Amino acid sequence: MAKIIALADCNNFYASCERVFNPKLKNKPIVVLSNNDGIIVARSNEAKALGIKMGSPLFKVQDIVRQHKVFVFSSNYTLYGDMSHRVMTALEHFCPDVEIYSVDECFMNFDGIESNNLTAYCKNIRTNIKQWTGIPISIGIAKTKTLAKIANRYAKKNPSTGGVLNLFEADDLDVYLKATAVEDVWGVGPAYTKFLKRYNVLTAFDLKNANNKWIKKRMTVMGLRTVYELRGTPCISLETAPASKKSIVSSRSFGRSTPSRKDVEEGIALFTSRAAEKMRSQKSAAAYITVFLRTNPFKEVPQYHNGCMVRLPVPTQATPELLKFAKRALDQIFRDGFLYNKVGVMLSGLMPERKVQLDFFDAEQRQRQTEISKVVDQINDTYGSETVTYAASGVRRRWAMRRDLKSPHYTTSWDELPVVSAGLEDREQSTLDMEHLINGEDLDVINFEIL
DNA sequence: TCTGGGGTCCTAGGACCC
DNA sequence: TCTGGGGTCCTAGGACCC
Repeated sequence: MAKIIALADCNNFYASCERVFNPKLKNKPIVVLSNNDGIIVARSNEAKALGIKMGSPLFKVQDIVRQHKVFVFSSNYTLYGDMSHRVMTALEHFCPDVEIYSVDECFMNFDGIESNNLTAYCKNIRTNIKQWTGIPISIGIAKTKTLAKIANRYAKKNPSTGGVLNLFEADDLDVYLKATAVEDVWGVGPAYTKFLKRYNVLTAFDLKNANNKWIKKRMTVMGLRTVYELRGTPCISLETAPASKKSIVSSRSFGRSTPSRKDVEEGIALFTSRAAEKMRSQKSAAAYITVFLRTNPFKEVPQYHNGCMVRLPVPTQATPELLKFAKRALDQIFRDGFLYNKVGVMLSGLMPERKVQLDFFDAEQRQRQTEISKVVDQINDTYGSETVTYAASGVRRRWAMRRDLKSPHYTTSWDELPVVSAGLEDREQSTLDMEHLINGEDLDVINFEIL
């Protein structure tokens, strides 16, 4: 029997998160920016309708922003992470067998869900998630992940669906495939779109009917998998147990470009310790460390992009040792006379810490360094990140992010919790709104002020 | 003035071995 | 003059995802 796969996807996730705690934003255009307030990474429907494109730098749409009073936010990843966790936990209540695919999406295995009307079941999920978390979601149901993506996309774009589209055993599946442009198929990016269009493969339906051999030759087995999935044969399985990462990157653009070796060294040291911390939290050790740096490709300045990978003598988890090799790698590639805009560190060849072969002679010191690193992790976990840092990462924070427009940490900081307004003049309204909340009618109308 | 960050998988080709 | 063939491992680069 065919599997029943659903994809639940939060609508305009970051923008919706901002809206949950600020009802004034209802029906207003909102955009959320990347690190350093650089590019637009999320838009509310109203902002999309104004023609603001994903990925466009803020300064390029400044006119539209001013003219239409678009609300602009720096990214507040702490808030989004917490909201994501709330949504996922709520979804697990309806379907225990889930794969959290990204911060705002999850695949669900509906096998064994007792329901003779999946569409109604999903509409109910949707209502509940909105009520419990304030986040609107859409749900697509199909036989494969790729088709569930298509169903979800259609549901999101067409309000008449009520936010849910069931394409599992749908007689008119091809109608939806014909209505889906090939570039909107999961797994088809810009390069393949260009190629496919050249051969008049324009829609998901065309791709579904393409020749297997041709697809495999030109788009590798990955492309062929996509084609099978469009035909309803599952090739991409549900991964309900989160796999540990095979590589970990920490990198950042400088708020302002710098020619200074010291700045670059400190950045590298900071990113090395951050990456190492992530790595230890998944109990892995790294076999390689890569350091990379680059100038600003958008500026007309002398360009220099380079990276250097170093194989570690023994896979390690110890930050001091990683710092030493990061420095060594940087020495290989650093050149004076360039304005550096971005630097980063990648740890790769990750393996479970238990598998590491210890070198007899230096095992003791490495062991000690690892233990010290883990103690530092614990302190930072308890007292806040970067309570204890390594001297090599400096204290000047030249690379500190610009986030001038950040919203409060509504859900994760006691000092920034929203406060329900209890002023006399508002009391009647507040009470009314609290009843709405309790009845689950509409979270957005709660009338509170941020103090 | 201002253009993100963090991942995965596949393949071709070179190095190396027998 | 004639210059194998098969296997494995590694890496760089290209494609994709959010």
